Amino acid sequence: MTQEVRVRFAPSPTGFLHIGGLRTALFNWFFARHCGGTFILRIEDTDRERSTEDSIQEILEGFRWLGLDWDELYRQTERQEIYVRYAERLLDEQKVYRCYCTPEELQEMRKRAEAEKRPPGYDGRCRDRKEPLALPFALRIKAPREGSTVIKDLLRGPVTFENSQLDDLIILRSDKTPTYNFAVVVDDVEMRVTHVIRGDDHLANTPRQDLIYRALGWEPPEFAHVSMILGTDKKRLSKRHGATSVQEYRHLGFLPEALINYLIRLGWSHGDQEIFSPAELKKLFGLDSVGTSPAIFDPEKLVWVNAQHMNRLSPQTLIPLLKPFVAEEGLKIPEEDENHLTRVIACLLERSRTLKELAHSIRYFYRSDFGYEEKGAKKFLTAETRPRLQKLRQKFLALTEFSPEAVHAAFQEIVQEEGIKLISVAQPARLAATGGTVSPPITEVLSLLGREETVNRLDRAISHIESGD
RNA sequence: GGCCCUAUCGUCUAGUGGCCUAGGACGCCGCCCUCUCAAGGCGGAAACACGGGUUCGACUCCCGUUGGGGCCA
Repeated sequence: MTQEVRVRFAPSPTGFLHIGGLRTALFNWFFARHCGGTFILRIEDTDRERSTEDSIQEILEGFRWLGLDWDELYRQTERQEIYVRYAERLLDEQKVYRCYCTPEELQEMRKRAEAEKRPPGYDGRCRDRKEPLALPFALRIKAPREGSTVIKDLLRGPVTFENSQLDDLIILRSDKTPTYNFAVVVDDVEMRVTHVIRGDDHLANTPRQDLIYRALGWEPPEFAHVSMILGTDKKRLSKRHGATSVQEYRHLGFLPEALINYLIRLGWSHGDQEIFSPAELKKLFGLDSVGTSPAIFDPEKLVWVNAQHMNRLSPQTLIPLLKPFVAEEGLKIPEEDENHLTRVIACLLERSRTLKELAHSIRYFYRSDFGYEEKGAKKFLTAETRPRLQKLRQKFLALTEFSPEAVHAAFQEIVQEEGIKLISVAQPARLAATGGTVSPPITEVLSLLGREETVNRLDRAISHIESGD
């Protein structure tokens, strides 16, 4: 009795993959995977003016990066004859009719309606024309003028529209291209889509599509209209709110599973849980706990979610992910030294929220040509701290091993001997070793740098002090 | 403008008539830990848009107002 779930995501390849679009893709994909159903990717490229091959590739690339696979892939441009065939069938059945009205006439009609304060829809003047004319024509569907259409929405319950709001909409233009609503319905019918999960910007279109379903003699599928994502000003999310494409977030150093986690939590929840792996989502996601009110996109929380996911990863698995970001920093890390890099990552990881941050914070481990942060140097690289650095240097040279513990012991000795606080030698050392005042525990950092490099950096700092700032 | 959707802390949300003096999370503030920064721990400020009903009882149900979003132009 239970039929197989078939859902689709139908992007227009007129630009990059938008995170709002991704969110509805996610609802579809996880719903399909949860139910063991089929996920269809349908490229709606009928707008040849604005559709580009690059854009299609970027969408597919985005899906691959996110780990979202598809079971079937279609392009509407390859399906033109199907739409024409269905349209002709409807013409034969007299459910649609030829309309010869020119754009000028329609314009005129609209103006008059406006002047008379009537709804601006088509008045149906070609509806009862008996003989075909030798003129270009569009195909219009006969819409009911009375009664109402009830759309059953899985998330919102029944939504009622008055049919008086509908007019005889065009399904096929005079150039034989299908209109949006017609192509969508034909495709959904042909592809046996069982659940249409999409943005609620399509809700008001649904009665028109319902009309087409009925004309075609099909029961409409289940609908679930998901609310949209807004920017912080409660306006529709757009470029001026910052990054809006999946590609951008990838380059900003976000993990695919973090982006997925954050986006799907916008409008969906599972008790108090915040962090979900894709595998968990497959298990838990359901339409029953999807909300209906619009959500505001909060980049801050995305960053936090990303940090959570990053810290669930081992340093080893992070290495390949980090590669492009390390390259962007202009760093060269010796290939053979993976074990060392693993340790470096381990201590930097909990201080980084994105791959980009992590790659950036790694830099002083692999290059020593940094300058000193001005304020820090003024405070910690002074005549007073110079002898401490020198003493540190001596002690380091005397150590039998350069482990964090040994380095720490050396620091402690100085603290004892000088009667100072650890911070008054740790910070100067930090400046010397990293150029800044912030880093993982200095003993860890120095040990990772190695004795030779540490001594070199101490020397450089000492001569920096001697050169008189 | 007409129609449709929607309304719990600044934000994401839990809540499905009594469990709510409304819970969690991000962010913010304070304290602890501490060589810096994080992470972590503890604590704090912070919300049921408004007005009517329904009910013994409403955050929860109904109506309206207002705000926000969308579609059609």
